[in-house]
Amino acid sequence: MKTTTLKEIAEQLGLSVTTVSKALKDYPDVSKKTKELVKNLADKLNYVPNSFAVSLRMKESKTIGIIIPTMVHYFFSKVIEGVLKEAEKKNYMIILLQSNESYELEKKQVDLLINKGVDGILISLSNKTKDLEHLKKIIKRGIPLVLFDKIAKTINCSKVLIDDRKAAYEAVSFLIQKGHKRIAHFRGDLNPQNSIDRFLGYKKALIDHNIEFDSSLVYICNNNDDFNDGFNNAEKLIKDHGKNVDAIFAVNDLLAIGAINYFNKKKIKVPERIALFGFSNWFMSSVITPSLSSIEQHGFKMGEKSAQILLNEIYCKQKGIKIEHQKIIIDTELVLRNSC
Amino acid sequence: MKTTTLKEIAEQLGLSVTTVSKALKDYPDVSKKTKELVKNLADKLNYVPNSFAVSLRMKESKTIGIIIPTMVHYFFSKVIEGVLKEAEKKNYMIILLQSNESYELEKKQVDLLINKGVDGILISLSNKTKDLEHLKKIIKRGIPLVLFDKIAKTINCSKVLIDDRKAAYEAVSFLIQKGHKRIAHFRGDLNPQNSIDRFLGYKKALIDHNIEFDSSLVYICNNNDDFNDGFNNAEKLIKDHGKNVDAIFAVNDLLAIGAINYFNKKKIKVPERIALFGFSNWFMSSVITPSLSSIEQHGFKMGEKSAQILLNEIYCKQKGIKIEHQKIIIDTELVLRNSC
DNA sequence: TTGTATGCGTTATCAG
DNA sequence: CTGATAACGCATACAA
Repeated sequence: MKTTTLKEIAEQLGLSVTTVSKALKDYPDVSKKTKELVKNLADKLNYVPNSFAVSLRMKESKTIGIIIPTMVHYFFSKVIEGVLKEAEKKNYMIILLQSNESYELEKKQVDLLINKGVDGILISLSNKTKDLEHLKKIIKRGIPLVLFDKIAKTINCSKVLIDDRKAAYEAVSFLIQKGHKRIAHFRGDLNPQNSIDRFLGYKKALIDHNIEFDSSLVYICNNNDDFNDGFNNAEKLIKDHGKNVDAIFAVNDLLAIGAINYFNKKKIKVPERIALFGFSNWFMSSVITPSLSSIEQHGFKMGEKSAQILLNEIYCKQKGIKIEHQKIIIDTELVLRNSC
Repeated sequence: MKTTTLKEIAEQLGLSVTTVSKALKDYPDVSKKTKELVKNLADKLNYVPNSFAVSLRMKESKTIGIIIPTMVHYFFSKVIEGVLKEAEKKNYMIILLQSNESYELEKKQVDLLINKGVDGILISLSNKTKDLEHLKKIIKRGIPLVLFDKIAKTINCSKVLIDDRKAAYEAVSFLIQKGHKRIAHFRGDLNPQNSIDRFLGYKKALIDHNIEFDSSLVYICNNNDDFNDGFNNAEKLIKDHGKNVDAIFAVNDLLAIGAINYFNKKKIKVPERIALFGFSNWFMSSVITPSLSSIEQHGFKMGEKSAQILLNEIYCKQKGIKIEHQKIIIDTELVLRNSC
């Protein structure tokens, strides 16, 4: 089927392209009769505006790009759902890219999005991202940017995140109140801010409760394979510390679930012998045995909010309204289950 | 930062836009010296072609659209990863849409993609989709379309799927060989083809092994909340049949996991008292207790293959090569664990 | 109320 | 080897 253009409608009706264009957009300076004529024919011919032409002319694509580290991930899937919902409301489409926790890819993808002419960009940084030139480039180009969850403190743009430090602090404090004293931490990579903050929250909770911080209880998990990392480090933990450890605070649920699987296999009782606390509250955590206590991170809401802010900044930019960057903290909650 | 155009480069160099354009594309009829000059300046000015103009001119967007029923879903996430990987190789971007198992939304989203001018479309149909006019519209417009996993038999386009009937047959046969005789089926909605096929595979396995098919053992789960559906129907199943049921073949893992959770709660032993078999092999299934036997559906591969076919059809269309629609069956495998 | 002219940034044809 | 010109489809300032 041929796609129809304004020109064709104009010709068939003996009108000018201008009039047709205006008629379809309900300009006040077109007669009712003409409007009707035009609209009817447009309908009949299944006219749809050519989006490339519109974008070229209007300098906007009604498209936003989003880069996340990994797709197969409960939290990020939820975020995307939130973004999708907001975008749909405002008639925006989203282009999805996955950085695979690679800085190189992330950088390349930023370029792709810029070249594509997206109206705005949403990013959750890869764990490996230290150099931030690609983000600065986005800003220099005047493209609205919102960072969410895995952010870079020094970049001057809006951010949507949680208070990782506080959430970690609360989780670890809870473990302490339950009587645990030798609490290990399965932390993430050394680089990402939220990995750092969760570690700091863990440490502060210990100190505030007069428990000595023991760095030998901290295990770095950055092999990009959280389940097995959790499993293996659980083994290592027991080997290293034997009975001298009674809980684990893991930087994410998958790590904790890996550990639980190790303990189940070795008949090490959870939570009696060793308690666990996760982070992110994956659905999975509610159905395993024992169910895992975790921190609800409200991915959907984070996605919604991020998109809202981005869309608003796009709007402001177009209208020439000054943009005030925001930093939104999404609340977290402890979700207590049977693992502690 | 201002975005630079061919015109600007041309002006600064005292050349024509044409020459600049050609130089950047390494046309043979431009002198080496000019090419160098142009390329250097283009580099310096961070020139990137305006994608809207290119799309308008070339009538292609280097973009494909994908519609899936739900985002937060292990299988579909995997599919998307596969699609993303293939698309990236060929320099295509993907626009993601979620139908939320709603026919209305799916239809609307098809329109959006058409209007957006994507070069091709990938769809896994919603459970509610019966009317197929929107798919026909895509085809009528000459836009390459590939259906995957949840397909419509009667639509004339390429398809990538599994042999649902065979996979179900194998799973149920396995249960029978294990000695189970009263095997319930938690099936999906009545409409989707793969729900039907899995049911038929289940039924055929029973009949082929001389086990009477008992329709009261079939439970329809279509509340769009699989975990709870599984949980609730497990309760119902026990209420209805008491000891007179010894296994469940569920149309997907989440349903089976819901049932397992019910059984765990009620201290009904799995697999001793009742065995379970799932479908799709979600990661979750390997970490729950007891771990769930399931059918590996190779989502990543399905995504890769679907994208390959689509991209190829796009290529053929552009080159005027006749397109031969394909129907690819991706192999499945029984993954045996502790639930049976 | 309608139409003319112009430009958005490319690419392609064809002439010089 | 280079460039003028047209065209892709639309939107808008301005003229009639």
